[in-house]
Amino acid sequence: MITIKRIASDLKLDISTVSRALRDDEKISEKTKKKVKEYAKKVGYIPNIFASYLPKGKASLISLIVPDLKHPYYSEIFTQIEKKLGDKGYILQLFTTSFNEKNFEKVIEKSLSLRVSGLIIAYHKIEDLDIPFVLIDQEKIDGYDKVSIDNFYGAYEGVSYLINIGHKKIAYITDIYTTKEREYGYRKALKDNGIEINENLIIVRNGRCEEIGYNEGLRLLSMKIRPTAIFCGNDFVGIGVLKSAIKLNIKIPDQVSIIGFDDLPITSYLPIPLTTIRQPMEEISKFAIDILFKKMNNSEKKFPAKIIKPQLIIRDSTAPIYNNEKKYIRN
Amino acid sequence: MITIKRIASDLKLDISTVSRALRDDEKISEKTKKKVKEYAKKVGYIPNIFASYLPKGKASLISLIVPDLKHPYYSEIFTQIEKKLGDKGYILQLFTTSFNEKNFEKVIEKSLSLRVSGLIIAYHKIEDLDIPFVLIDQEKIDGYDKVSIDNFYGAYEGVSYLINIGHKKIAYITDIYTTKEREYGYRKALKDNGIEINENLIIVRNGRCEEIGYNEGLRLLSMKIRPTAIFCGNDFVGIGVLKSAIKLNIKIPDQVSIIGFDDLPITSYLPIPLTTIRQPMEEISKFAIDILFKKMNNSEKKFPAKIIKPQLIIRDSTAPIYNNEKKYIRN
DNA sequence: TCTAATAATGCAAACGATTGTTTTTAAAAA
DNA sequence: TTTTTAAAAACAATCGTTTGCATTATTAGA
Repeated sequence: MITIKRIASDLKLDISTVSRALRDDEKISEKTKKKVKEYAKKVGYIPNIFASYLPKGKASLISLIVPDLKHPYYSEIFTQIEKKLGDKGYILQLFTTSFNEKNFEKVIEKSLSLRVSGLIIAYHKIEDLDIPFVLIDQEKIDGYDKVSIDNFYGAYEGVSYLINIGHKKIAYITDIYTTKEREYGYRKALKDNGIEINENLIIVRNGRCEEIGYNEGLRLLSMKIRPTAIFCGNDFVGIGVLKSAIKLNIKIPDQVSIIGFDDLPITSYLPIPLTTIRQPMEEISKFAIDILFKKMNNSEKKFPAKIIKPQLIIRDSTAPIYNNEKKYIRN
Repeated sequence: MITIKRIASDLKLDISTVSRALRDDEKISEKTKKKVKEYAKKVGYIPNIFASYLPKGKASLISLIVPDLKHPYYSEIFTQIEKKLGDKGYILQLFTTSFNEKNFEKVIEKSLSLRVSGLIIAYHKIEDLDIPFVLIDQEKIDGYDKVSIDNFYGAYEGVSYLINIGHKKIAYITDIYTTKEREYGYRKALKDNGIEINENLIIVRNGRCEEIGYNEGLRLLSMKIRPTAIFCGNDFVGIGVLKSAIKLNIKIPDQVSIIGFDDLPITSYLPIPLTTIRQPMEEISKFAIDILFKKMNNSEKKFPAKIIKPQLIIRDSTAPIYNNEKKYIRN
């Protein structure tokens, strides 16, 4: 590998002169700069980030820690953040944890070992750290240095919409990793509209979301008195419920309305495009980066949690209950 | 940040002794090792990868370059490789290119700047590089230092299966980024079975795969004499075609058979689980890493391309043509 | 108890860059 | 032409580790 030293000796210059020339330092004459840059290009010099880290004390690296990259939510977050940080001259270092706290600790240590300038952490929680960090995708949205959507509000809005279009028998299905806030939003919307909560219609299961959705969908929709709407804790559950309704030959949205949560790209391409609650990914990444950079330039400060309102996206999987075949309405 | 120097002075030892103690060097007495390690832990010492890179000349970093992480194929590849490299003590540095060659050049340079020990490159091509690399997800599978599936074989197998169960009018739909090999496999299978190729049934479009599948599916399935099977260049196209058939109320698989390609996780959770050609992701990542490490330990050698056979996964979207309602068979 | 052998630790150079300070060179003023 | 000043380049220390070699401490053998 070509080093600055090599260029210096070839050009009979001092390494400091070469270093400054390459970085356009004003002290160096234009003639020398030109000569050095051209020669560096010719011999294929590539600066060594490791070597420059030491005197500078930073390497413009930022870590992103997510639980599972296969989830479209996190790969979208990565894509957004990588783009935005790239524009600022930073390199994004991605780690995944498989939702495992032991792994989380390990990747935190790796990040520290890499002396990253900052950390963006999704899903996991951490109290404090010697370096700037932001949390995203959090259960609780109070406190500091967090960016998250208002899950409670999103679910409340979704369920309110269902109630407004005439639904009363509304089920809630999700997996154990879904934030409880969504369930609370569901409960509150029912309560505020004077609908009694039926605990048998609130289903939280451990397992693969699509399977939970499919199995519980089959079960609920086979009941004699079945729900007219199913609010899903996330889109994957929604995909499973959709499949169960199609399997049972129950028409969507005429006989059952389904709402998902997250607005994954796939939802709009499903056989029946899913009504869902959109997480504004671009805003989330934008605010996360904003806060992180403020903390990086202002290390002592804490920034109050940024709460973003999710948005109800109405597609084809929901309809007013008046459209339903009357025989299916038992309530 | 705590450094080795600090530990040395606190413990009244030389930095070299501390360094060796932390790395379990045999020259150091057990007593000193214990004392150093305990103190290091107590004060929260974290080794500086940048500092140790210099004398060692390596940092155990490997780059993975993929075009688009939002595609489940690439996020699965990342997940597999991150896991396997983590076990070997390497850190995986991920870059995406958005299918853009300019971006690709940039991330190659960033990788070199990070002095990675090796590169795993998906989709993009590169002739040679001063550091070890492997290509995956490649169009052409001859040559060296590549791991890829046999796309031709996969398509040939899929289409042969359709022919074996009685289909003759088989369409092919895909987007422009799909490797041509799949189309060739489709053509060869038809040819080898004495079925004339109808160029109107071979559709390659630019755009979002699901939309291509949906729009072209609608078009093909609305024809008076419509195909009895549609072979899709990838699963996303398949998802679109599935939607179009459901929209037109054409029964799958009774009235039309659909095959995808890749076996994305979602395919088995679709309302009609998709028959598809599986890319064995684990094998691909395993071989990629094997070749990369062989090259890293044996820099001059080149390794012949590793070709992996994909596997036909039969689900619910395909059926023998004999099951089809006779009135729809015109051929 | 003294010497030899070995174990344990310290010393110092090195990795490739950056940067404050000094020296040299060139240009401007006298 | 000489002196002063500014511009350009060189010098040298430094960042936090690693590692070959020298030195010191300890143990064993005579």
